[in-house]
Amino acid sequence: MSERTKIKDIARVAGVSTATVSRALSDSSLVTERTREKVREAATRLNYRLNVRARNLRIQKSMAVLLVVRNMSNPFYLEIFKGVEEVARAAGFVLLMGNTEDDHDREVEYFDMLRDGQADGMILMTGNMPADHEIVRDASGMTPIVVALEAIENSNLAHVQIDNCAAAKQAVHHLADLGHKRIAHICGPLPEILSRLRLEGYRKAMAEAGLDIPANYEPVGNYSIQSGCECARALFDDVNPPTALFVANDEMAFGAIGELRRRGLRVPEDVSVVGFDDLFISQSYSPPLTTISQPRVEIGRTAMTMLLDIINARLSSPVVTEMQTSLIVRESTGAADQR
Amino acid sequence: MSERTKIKDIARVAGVSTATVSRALSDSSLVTERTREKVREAATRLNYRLNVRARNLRIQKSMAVLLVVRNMSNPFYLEIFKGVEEVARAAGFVLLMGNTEDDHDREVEYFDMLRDGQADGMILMTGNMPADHEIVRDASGMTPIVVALEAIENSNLAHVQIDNCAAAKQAVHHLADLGHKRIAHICGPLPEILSRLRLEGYRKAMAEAGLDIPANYEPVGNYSIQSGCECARALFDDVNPPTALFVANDEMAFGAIGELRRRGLRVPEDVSVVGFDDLFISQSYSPPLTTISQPRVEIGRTAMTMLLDIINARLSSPVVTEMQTSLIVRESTGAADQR
DNA sequence: AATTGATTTGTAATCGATTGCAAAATCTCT
DNA sequence: AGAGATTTTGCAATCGATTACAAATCAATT
Repeated sequence: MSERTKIKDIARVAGVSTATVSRALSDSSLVTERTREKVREAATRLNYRLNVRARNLRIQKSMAVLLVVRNMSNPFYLEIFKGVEEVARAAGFVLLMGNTEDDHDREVEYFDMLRDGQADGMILMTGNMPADHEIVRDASGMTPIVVALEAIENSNLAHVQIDNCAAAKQAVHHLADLGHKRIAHICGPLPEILSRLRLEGYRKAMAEAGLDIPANYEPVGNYSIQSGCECARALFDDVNPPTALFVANDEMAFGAIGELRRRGLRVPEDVSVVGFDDLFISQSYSPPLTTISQPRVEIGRTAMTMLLDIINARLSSPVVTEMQTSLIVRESTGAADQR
Repeated sequence: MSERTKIKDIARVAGVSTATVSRALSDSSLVTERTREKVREAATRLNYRLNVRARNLRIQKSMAVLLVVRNMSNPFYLEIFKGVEEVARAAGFVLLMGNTEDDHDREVEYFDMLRDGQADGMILMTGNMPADHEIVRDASGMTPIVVALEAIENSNLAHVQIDNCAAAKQAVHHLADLGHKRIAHICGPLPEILSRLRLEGYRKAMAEAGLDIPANYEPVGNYSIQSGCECARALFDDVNPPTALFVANDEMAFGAIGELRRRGLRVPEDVSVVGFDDLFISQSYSPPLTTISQPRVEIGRTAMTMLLDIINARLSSPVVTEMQTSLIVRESTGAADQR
């Protein structure tokens, strides 16, 4: 490994001071075109490369943002990653992955990294914050944190979100419009605000459609395929099974459909199913899944853009951005059997 | 924002020099238990936090590894990420995401980051390297790069891989054993070594089973759902359609199954399908997909462990590790129709 | 030619740690 | 008690950039 060229070497070769080199290379207007050229020439000749570590120490930035999720292997995040990555790299930021596994200590760790300057900002997708952390205590709209996907209550942090309640209502109305009367909802875990909002949308839509919600029609899962399976089992083992399901995410919907299949029930002939998320696979599932689509790449882009605005103190933008969802009708829903 | 405490402040408070503070905090054996205690106490009292940037500059490390993929939103990577993350964080390394989109310039960018010390190592999952990059030119088994998933030819870099050819053979033999004679293979893009190996396995197995491969039985896709669809269309539009498909990855298999469904062909009654990868969704697809499973989390762990070995110059480990795959038989394959 | 003002460059401090080397303190042994 | 060996500590350089401030250069004006 050959010796790294540093700014000092260029200074010597170009016959100027290190200050001038630094300025020339960063296109400062303080230096003449002639010197700038001389320095540039020396730099390329010596094959100079900036030492990012040194620079970051001096300018007190790290040019990195933390992307914190609760479970790295959830496919839902993928396209958000992509949107974030796109904007981040365009702005010269690198992406640090954070994975909390819903563990409080890990959450603290990432907040520590932010406080300690290992990252200049954070995109938080865990729906959770260590309430006792100093960053959280004096958080404001100027704190370089953007909460995406999952709202965090009682915080005035910047948010990018969708209207979960309205989207859920739309899904349920779609089923009601198809003539379904017995519509059940497979919930996400209830402490989470996300799940609560979708549940709320379900209830509102049912009320608006003048439909009852039997006691057992709101089984609670945890967003996993497995739990979708179990919730469906509970629903269809009981008396008075539904003819339609609104499921809080696509993965549980897949689980539910699998369970229905095992019981010899056809989708959509016997039971209609609507999911939520529109995973990459949902359109080619069999049957292709009717679901709520979120503009995930766009959510990622927006979140990162907002974060940059905060970091660069361009405060113009609003602190909360709401993204549009849409109901994608595919083949997993059909008219209710008119018996 | 309060002033950050630095090592100097602790030194003052504890009445020692900065050198001693540094040593005490890093548990150097050079300092007495008494002083160490004094320093520790001052540090917690002042709420001291190490400035990682400064430290990294001084020790010439960045405690970061680059995870480079060709397409960030490919769900296949997810569990590998997880395995890598697990080992990396345990060793105190952070994960930098790199996304090349198969763009040469971007690949160069990440190799630059490695050379410039923005990362101490790299896990490469693109199957590609910028051949003209200085790091590549003098790469050896000691270069802190571990190639995972996709082999790179003519390089003596460390690899973690599976035996694609053998796994493909196993898949095809499974179909042959079920009595299928007309078995087609939907390939991945052929410049890639991965695709070529799986194709080779298919051909070998067909030869071993004494089966012919008609001219049109090796359509080429690009690993996307869409292309699986198209390949299936081509196969079944033609005369002499197959009764079984070995598809080079699960996503294309989903696409193919979707297309079969649209044509009124049932899986597995009319056509058997075997995939490759065992995505999280494959087990609950309808029908649950027979496929080759790779130990993805384990691949990630192994890759990161090897990388750490290289970084820490613990050269003991072998440069190439081969991981075991297994055929998971589910419901997308069945006995051939005996007509 | 001298003065003033505007540009351009250089000197040296700084970011906040780590560490080689020398000095000081402690311990061992006669 | 004193010499020598050993253990602890401190001084100051270093990592490689950026930047405040001072100095030098240049241009314009009288």
